[in-house]
Amino acid sequence: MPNVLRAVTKSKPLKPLKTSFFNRDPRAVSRELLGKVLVRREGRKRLTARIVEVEAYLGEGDPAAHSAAGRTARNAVMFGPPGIAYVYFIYGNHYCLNVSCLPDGEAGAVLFRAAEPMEGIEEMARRRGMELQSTRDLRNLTSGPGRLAEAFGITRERDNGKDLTDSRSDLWLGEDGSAPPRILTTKRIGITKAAEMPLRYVMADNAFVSGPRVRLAGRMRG
DNA sequence: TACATGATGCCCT
DNA sequence: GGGCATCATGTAG
Repeated sequence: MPNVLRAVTKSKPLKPLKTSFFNRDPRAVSRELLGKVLVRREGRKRLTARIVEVEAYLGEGDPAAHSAAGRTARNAVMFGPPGIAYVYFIYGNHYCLNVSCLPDGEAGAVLFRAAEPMEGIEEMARRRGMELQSTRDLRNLTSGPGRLAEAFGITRERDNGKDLTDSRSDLWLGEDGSAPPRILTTKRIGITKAAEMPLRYVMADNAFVSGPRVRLAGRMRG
């Protein structure tokens, strides 16, 4: 095992989140998702990572949300029942993973932006086409929505519409009883509409949050 | 470290 | 045909 992996957090037993967890305002779901664990089962291998950064997308009233202009084939999951994976393809290169929120018929979602790798790190590195040589490489595995999706092998074709509360599935969300983290909020990243709304939620003092450290510190104020 | 830019494909107008 | 919830790479400092 490479030295880099020695300091990685060990996983505890995981309990799947319930559908009711997601049947709420995306802002409430966002706060509580920080510290929870994303699980990918790949045959006998398991990939896990602790969620450290998310963004809330509020539905039809939120100009930055895909659901802003109403229901289409692409965004249908956002309008469906809560706890379902909404995966979309962006910039010709990247997939992004979201989970639907609010009751069936109401649009809303949380975007997963970054996570702290726990189990299956060498598999994640393989999928990302990286060699793990430093803790910096470890950080680059899953710090950013496109990176996170690539490390977990998430695609629209494979995962869009999956129930993330079903631990028998190969993609789900669990909790391991860790203490609730301290949370900071900032503006959302990479959008132009409704850009001022503080709907990005990050775990304070966590090295696996996306983006440059300095810029991040700047955004924390206000 | 920081900024600018090209790659790339799908959805929606 | 425009725009996009991104990333990797290059260059300057």
